[in-house]
Amino acid sequence: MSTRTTLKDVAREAGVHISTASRALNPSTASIVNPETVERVAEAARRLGYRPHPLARGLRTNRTMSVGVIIPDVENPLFGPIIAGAESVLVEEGYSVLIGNADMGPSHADSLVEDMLERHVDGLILATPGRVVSEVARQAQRDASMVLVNRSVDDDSIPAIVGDDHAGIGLAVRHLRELGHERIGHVAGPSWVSTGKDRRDAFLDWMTTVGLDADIDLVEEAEWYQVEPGTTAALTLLRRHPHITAIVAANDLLGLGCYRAVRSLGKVIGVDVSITGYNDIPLLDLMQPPMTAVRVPYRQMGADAASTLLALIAGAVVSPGRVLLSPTLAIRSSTAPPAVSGR
Amino acid sequence: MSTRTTLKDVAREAGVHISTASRALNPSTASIVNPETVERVAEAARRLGYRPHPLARGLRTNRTMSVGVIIPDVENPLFGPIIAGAESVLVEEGYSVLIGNADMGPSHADSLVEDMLERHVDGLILATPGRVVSEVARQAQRDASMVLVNRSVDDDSIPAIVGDDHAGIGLAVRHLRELGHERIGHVAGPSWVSTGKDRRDAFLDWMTTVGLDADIDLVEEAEWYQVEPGTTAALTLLRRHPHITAIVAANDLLGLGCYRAVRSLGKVIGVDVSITGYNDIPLLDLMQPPMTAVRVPYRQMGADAASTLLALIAGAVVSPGRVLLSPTLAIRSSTAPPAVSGR
DNA sequence: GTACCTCCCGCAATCGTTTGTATTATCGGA
DNA sequence: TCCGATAATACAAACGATTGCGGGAGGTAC
Repeated sequence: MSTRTTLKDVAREAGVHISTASRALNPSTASIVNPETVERVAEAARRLGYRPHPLARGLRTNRTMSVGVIIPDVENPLFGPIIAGAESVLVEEGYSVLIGNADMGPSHADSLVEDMLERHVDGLILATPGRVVSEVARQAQRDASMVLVNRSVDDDSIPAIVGDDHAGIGLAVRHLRELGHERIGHVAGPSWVSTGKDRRDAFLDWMTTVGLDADIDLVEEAEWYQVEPGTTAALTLLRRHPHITAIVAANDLLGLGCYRAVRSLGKVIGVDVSITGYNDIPLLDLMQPPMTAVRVPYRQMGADAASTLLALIAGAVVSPGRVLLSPTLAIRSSTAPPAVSGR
Repeated sequence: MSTRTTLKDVAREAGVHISTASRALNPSTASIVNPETVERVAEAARRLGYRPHPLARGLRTNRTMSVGVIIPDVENPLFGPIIAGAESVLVEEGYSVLIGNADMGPSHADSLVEDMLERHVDGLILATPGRVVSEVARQAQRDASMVLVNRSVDDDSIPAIVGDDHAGIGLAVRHLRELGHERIGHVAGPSWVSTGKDRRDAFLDWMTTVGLDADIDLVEEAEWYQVEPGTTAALTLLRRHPHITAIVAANDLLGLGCYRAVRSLGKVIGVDVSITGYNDIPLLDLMQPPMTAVRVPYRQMGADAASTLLALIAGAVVSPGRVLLSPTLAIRSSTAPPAVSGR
C-alpha cells in the first residue's frame, strides 16, 4: 500500500500485458489497441488510481514535461505576473514550472540555464535583461525550445514576447502633448537593456511625431531601474533644462525617483512638473500624487510566452522575431496641464 | 556529439566496468574502490564533461533533488523574498525549486501538492494561508518532508518557520505607547489565517502589558489582506471609536487602507492618527507620509525553512513546532505623538 | 485449402543509473 | 601447500515507463 501503483499493476488488473496497457493509456497509440481493451485498461487505471511515473517516462521519452523560467529578480514586482501568466497556461498542459532567479548577476543566469538543461527541461523562458544572450544560452537552443519575455535580442534570432514600447511611450508623450506640454524630458533606463534602448528611441521618435524637437539633450540615462538612480538622473536633467514641464520615465521606479528630484527642487508634482511612469506596478495608485503610468499586460505576456513555447516544443515552426503586446495608459494625477507660465 | 556523455562512456574511457565507475563517482561508495581507480574514473569524467542524468538517478534512488514551494500568490510582494531565501540555500545543495502558486484557491493548492508529489519532490515548503492544512497536505507528509513558512497550524504538528508576531505587534504597540498614545485600535487580518489570529491576540495582550485596556471593541477584522477591506474596517473602527489616535494594522496593505479611511474623514495621518503597518513591503517608504512598519525578515524565513527542510530530508529528527524570527521596527513619519487634545 | 492481409497483443530491448551478489586476484597464516 | 579472509572489480537485476518487432487469430480472396 505504501508503494505507488505502477503500470504493471494496471496491466495485471486489466489482464493484459504491460505494453498493451501503456499503449491503451497513451492517447496517441490507443488507436492500435482494441477499443474495449482500452476501456478495460482505463477502468483499471482509474480504479487503482494510477499515475504514470514522470521520471521513468522522461527517461525513456526524453521529455520531462517541465519548463524553466529564468528571471533576474523574484523580488521585482514585474515578474510575479509574468510567472503567474506563464504558469497558468503551462500547468493547464501538464507542465511543471522550474523557477530560477538570477539575482546574482548574468553569470549566475548561465549556470541556471545549465542546471535546467541538465534536468532536461523541455523548454526555457528567459526574462533576464540584456540585448544579447550569452553563448551558453544560445547553445541551449539546441537542447530545448526557448523564448524570451519582456526582452529581445538585437538580431531577433529568438522568439520574444515583449510589450510594445514604441506604442507605450507614444501613449505617454501624446497624453502629455494633449495636456499642453511642450518641454518634455525623458529619464531613460540603461541602454544595454533592450527596454532601455527601445523606450529611449521611441521617445525621440514620438517627440518629432507630435511636433516637438527631439533634442537628445532632453534624455538622461539612469544607471539602473531603481528609485535612487532615477532621482540622480532627473536632477541632472532638470538642472540642464530647468524649463521642463513634464518627464516621461522609462520605468515606475525611475518615475518615483523623479518624484523625489522634483520635490527636492521645491516644485510640486502634477502642477509644476508632470510625470509618467512605465509598467504600472502595484501601489502606484496609492502614491501622492497617484502616478500616471503606462500599463503593460505582463500577465498576458507570460501567458503568450508560454503558449509560443508550447508551440515550439510541439515542433511548430515559430518565426523568430518579436510579438508586441499593446499597452494602455492609466491616467492619474501626476499629470496635468502645465502651470500657466509666468504666473 | 549531440548525445550527452553517459556513465557508460566514462567507464569505457577509464577502462572499468560501469558499476565501478558509478561507485567511484559517488562519494559514499568511493571507499570500496581502489583509490587510484577512483582517480582514473574521476579524471575520465572530468575530461568527458560527464553529468549524471538526474532522471535516471531519481528513478533508481527515488530522490529527485528537487523541492516544491507552494505560495498563495506570486504577485504578493511578500513571497519574493521568501522564495529567494529558500532558493539560495537549496541551489547551494544542488536542489532545484519547483514553484506552484495557488492563486485559484485552496483546492488548487491541493492539486499542486499532488502534482508535486507525483513528480517525486523530495520536500515541500508550504506558504499557503490557513490555520489547518488539508487532508491531502497531511497525507503528503508521508511521501515527502514538509515545512511551513509564514504560517503555522494550530496543533503545531508540522515544523513551521514564522515571524514572531507577538514580538512584532509588541514593537508597534510599545512604540505608539512611548509616543504617548492611549487610544489605540487594531485593524486585524482574517481570523482564519494564522497571522490574522496571532497578531490580533498579540495586540490585546500587549495592550494590557503597556497598561491600556484591551477592549475587544478596539479591534476590527478586515475581510482580507487588501487595501479596500482595510479602508472599510478602519472606517467602522473609527466610527465606533472616534477618539482613537493610533491604529496598528495587521498588514501593510491594511495600513494603506487605513490611510484612505483617515483621509476620507478629513484627518491627517501622523498628526491626528498614527498608523503602523506590518511586513514593510517595498515602496512603503515612498508613501506620503512614509509608513512606520514592522519589518519581518522574510528572506531569512525562506532560508531557514529551506535549511530545516534539508535537515528533514537528510533524516534528522526535527521537532515540530514553530521557529520564531524576530522582527524589527522601521520607524517613519506615519507615527508621531498624538495631537494635543483640545487644541 | 492456401496465401495474404489486418488487427491485436505480447516479447524484449531500451533510457542511465544504483546496488546486491558473484567472481577473481592477493595475501597472510597454519 | 592449501585455506580462508579480504579487497577490488565485474555481472546483472532492478527502477517504471515506451516502442520496434514479431506472432497468433481471424477474415477474405483466389
